[in-house]
Amino acid sequence: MIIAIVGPTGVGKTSLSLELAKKYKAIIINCDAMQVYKEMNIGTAKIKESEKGDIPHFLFDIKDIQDNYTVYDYQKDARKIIDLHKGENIILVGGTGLYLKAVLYNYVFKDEEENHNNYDNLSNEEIYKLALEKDKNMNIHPNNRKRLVRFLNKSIDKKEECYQIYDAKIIGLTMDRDILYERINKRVDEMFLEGLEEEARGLYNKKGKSKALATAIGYKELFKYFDGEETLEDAKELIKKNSRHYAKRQYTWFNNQMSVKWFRVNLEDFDKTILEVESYIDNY
RNA sequence: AGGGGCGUGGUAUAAUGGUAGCAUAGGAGUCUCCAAAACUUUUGAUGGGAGUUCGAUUCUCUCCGCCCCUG
Repeated sequence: MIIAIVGPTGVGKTSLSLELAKKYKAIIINCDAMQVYKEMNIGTAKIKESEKGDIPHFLFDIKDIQDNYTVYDYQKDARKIIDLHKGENIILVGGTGLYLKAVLYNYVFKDEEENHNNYDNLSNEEIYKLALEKDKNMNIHPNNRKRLVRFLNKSIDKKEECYQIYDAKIIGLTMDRDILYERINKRVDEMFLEGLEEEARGLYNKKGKSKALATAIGYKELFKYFDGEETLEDAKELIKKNSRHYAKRQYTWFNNQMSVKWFRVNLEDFDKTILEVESYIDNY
């Protein structure tokens, strides 16, 4: 049986994953784009070693922060583990919707072509025209340069039906938006108390350029502060804001890309939420 | 209490006697490899009242609220 736990950042996915893993003697596979990286611990709200107990955890801390890791890599890694543990109970936890979908659905990626062209010398409009020449039905917005470049570099684009390969119960955790936002803000403050600034500064000084650091919320915002261009307060506010925006996009994704069974988190008594989820898993 | 100043979306601001602009926050959405990314879209405001005027958010008066100075 495969169970996926999804939802916005800060709802309590990790806690639920531990409880379910205990109950169903399951292994846990990370499904978060940033928690695959070593050394990024506080800012990604990664589970601590001490919390793992004897539950096997996979795909946490498998990459150095200067490494490049993509959906394609994740798809291969996660499927390998799932196939190795066929017959066992498997829990996928994490907020990166695309990663989960790439694993569970029939997403086909190709190895990167050598002749990757960034079209740096062309304007957005020119790239847009090229893309239209390639396929009239292409419907990427002219301003979405990243997607257009991606599209032009793809050799074939087979529009296949989207269907699920692995049968998984997708459990979503949710709560009122205002409450979630408050929790996110509070959690950022807690991260700083736990030493986020030191963690980020250490990585910043040591590793210089890193794609992971440059995109990870909780790290990238601190760079300007380290360079003396911004105050710590500004950086903190920015982290909170980006986290909220991220949470919002996660909702949009999970609501519209996958069929999720949503559970409203019981804020007074999380055990009740756990029981609800377990009863759903046992009965459906 | 006296003198002065200021009230514009949730917040920060712009402008004007003639459709109230911008940013940000908030909402919705797109989605096959930078995805904690990229992109699209949208709600919402001139403190209350009266006057001058064809027309007031703008000018005048008044009330209310906030700030500064003096005592």
